[in-house]
Amino acid sequence: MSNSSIFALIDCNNFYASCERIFQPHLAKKPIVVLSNNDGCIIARSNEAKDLGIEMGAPLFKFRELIKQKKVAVFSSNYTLYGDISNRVMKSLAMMIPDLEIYSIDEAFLRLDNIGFEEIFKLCEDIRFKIHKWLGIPTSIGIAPTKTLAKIANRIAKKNIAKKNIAKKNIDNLAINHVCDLRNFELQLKVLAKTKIEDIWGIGKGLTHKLNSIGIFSGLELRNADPKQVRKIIGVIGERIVYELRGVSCISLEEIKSRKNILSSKSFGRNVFLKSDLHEAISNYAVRACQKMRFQKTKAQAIYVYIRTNPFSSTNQYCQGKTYSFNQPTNNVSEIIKCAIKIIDEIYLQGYAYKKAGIMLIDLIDENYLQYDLFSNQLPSDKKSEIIQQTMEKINQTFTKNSIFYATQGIKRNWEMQCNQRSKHYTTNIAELVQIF
DNA sequence: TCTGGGGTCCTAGGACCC
DNA sequence: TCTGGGGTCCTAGGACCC
Repeated sequence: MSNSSIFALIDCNNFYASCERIFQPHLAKKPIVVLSNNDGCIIARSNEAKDLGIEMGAPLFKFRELIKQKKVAVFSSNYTLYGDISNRVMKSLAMMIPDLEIYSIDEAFLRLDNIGFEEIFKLCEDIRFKIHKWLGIPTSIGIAPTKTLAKIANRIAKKNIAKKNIAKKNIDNLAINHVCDLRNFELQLKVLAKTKIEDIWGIGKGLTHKLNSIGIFSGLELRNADPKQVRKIIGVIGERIVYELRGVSCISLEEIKSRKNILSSKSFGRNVFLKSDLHEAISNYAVRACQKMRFQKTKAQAIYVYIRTNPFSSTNQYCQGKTYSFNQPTNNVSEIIKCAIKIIDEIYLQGYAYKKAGIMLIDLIDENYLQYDLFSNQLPSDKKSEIIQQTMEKINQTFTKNSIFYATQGIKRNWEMQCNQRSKHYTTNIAELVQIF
């Protein structure tokens, strides 16, 4: 716990939509939506799209008419692009403030403890300016003594009260041009009184309900509640939030840590009936998951594989998964594919219309961690397949993705997802560079 | 026709131990 | 009739986040 900490949360505005805009500047003031995999749901909206009443997470078909009518630009999701832009944003931030935690694809916490009180606001304005100038991504920044308060400050900053409006509308001088400084104690109380608990970081639907039942509705009420009582009702997380709202920092900046689990799962582009198609799909997902795992230099101690029918369909439902633990931690792709296929064989039932499959690599540990086999007393040796894997990785890096792949990944891939409106891989594929005529 | 994907942490309860 | 009291570890499931 510390009382002298200062955090800033920087968040990219409408991140996916903003990424698409970089390369299509004519969409600057136009409504944009970005879709989930399979073009199913709306997962990002530009401000203009929000103003049209298009809801977050809504299935596309609900708004198809409106989208057509208002000429909303629609994009399939292009995670290769968003991931690359995100990396550039984070690297730029780290250049300015090395003490940072990447919290999500579009957010980072910055620690500003050692910066002069007066300088902090200017510094944040400068960061915003540079990220926009260098990368074309608009951001918002919230400043506060704890992460939870910084989150709240960031929400206010997002609402963007432009400087010129302040005099006109007689609003608190709170968020100027997307920077909100919530270091002042009186201001914190004022803001908390107007904040609903469900808008506080860490409090979702379930906890809101429980807290409401004991008469706590606003952030201020939660702040003033007895931490011990809150702990009884909603656990240690709740107690921590109470302190965070009081300005006592309990959640510190976290270093970059590697993932403990890696999941690769996707809905299919169409219903899948054949076991052989599930084999293909799970092999591809396994390869993807292994790429991530090998990139962060870890090995899996177990895998979990599942398949399921479409929960929105009225036909017979089936959902089954199974875990398999390895004798030795492994990052061997072919071994993992083999196990995944074996699990599919065990859980597959004929006659169902499968819509989704997934594989999770579980309990990842450092790749250098070696354990002697209890019985053989020998170190595991998988040198040969390691060489094969490294060679495959090299080939795919040198040429295009999937130049070489495992036979079980298949070539038909008729289960593959739909993404009919994906923009190009502008920043990661030489063949898809922007062209200027 | 059409409804995402990828994570983390905490807790309760059972198994097991002395 | 009477039948201890701790502790640890593991797992599944729930809650939350983006």
